[in-house]
Amino acid sequence: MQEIIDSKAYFSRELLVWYDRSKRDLPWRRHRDPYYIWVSEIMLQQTRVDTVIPYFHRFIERFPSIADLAEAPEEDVLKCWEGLGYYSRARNLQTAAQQVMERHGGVVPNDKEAVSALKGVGPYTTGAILSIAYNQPEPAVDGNVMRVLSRYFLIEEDIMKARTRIMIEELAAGLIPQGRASDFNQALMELGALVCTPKSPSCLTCPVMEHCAARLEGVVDELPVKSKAKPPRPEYRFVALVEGSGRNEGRVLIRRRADKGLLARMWELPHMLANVSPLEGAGLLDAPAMDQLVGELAEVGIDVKPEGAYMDAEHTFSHIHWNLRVFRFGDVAERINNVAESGTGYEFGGDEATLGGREGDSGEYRWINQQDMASLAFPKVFLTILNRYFELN
DNA sequence: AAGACGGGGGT
DNA sequence: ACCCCAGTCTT
Repeated sequence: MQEIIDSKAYFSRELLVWYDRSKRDLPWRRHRDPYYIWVSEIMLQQTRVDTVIPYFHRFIERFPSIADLAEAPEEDVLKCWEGLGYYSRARNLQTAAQQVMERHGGVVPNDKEAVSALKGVGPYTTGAILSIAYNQPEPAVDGNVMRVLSRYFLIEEDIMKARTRIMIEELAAGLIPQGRASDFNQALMELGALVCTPKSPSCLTCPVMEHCAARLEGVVDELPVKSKAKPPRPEYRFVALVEGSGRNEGRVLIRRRADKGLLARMWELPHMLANVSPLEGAGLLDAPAMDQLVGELAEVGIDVKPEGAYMDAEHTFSHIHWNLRVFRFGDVAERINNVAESGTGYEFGGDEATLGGREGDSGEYRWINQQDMASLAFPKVFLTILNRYFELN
């Protein structure tokens, strides 16, 4: 028993010594502004530090205060998040900024109930904000912390289980040295990121290697225990690259995705799920799906003529693997800006048309050139396709 | 408890 | 090719 107590005190003490000497100079560590801490923690969810840094700089420059973020057009927030992924983080962050304006006078709250009530702020981020920004002795348990502690204390429970996270939170809370919650929690994550890494950890340079149970037992590589995620299911999709004619010469047709679900409210090229039997191999030959895609465009007033395959693209989400075959289409009879049928669900205005939501999209369409992309948020795979197209044409 | 939800980097 | 990442929300 005494051994465990000593081992804990040793861990906390040596970890802080190491952190004071080795901590990285990160943008959000240069201020104690709770808003900066909050933004960085949301961006860092499931995302590496190196990826986040440029996004953090742009975001803070564009939205310097909580009030700026709360009042901004959602489109601007999404555009600032473009390429970072998990876009509900961006929309939730803006919603939470509005909550902070309304409920807390524009100041990030410093009590657990109020912080965790903010949209997009779960157990980890609550602890991170309270400890890092306000130095409160709350645990902030992320993947790094679970890995470090499961090794040091030889915890063999599956870290994917909620029960395990709660147990580790209680353990982590008991390790926080008096008055050093901010540094200690960051030190724990820093160790996981720099030394106690998932693959080939640097045990020989680890500040707490002497009492690391996994190292002493020779099972560092077996921990943490983590159940495997299911592989993403494949999907085959036809994508329409519709080239405008007449007043839309040089432009391409895009649509906006639905308010909820995958890539919510982002812009994309129109596409349609194809039914491909596994026996057909790569067979992207689903004629009915192609007809559906053409039919859907006809419904928003765009008659198109296929002009052949343009390129293939792939994109992997956590749960879906997209195989995209992009086809060029000519726009043969542009009705979209010339005809307005009232009472049919269509609304026309400028270069936009709306058809009340089919599966997956908002029914909102636009013709754009490459310059227009600067203000519209696209998922990575469509950014790649569109940029390639505009560069070559 | 399980699935949805992006994208990049490391091995 | 597979694993992982400074997780949260919905069902």
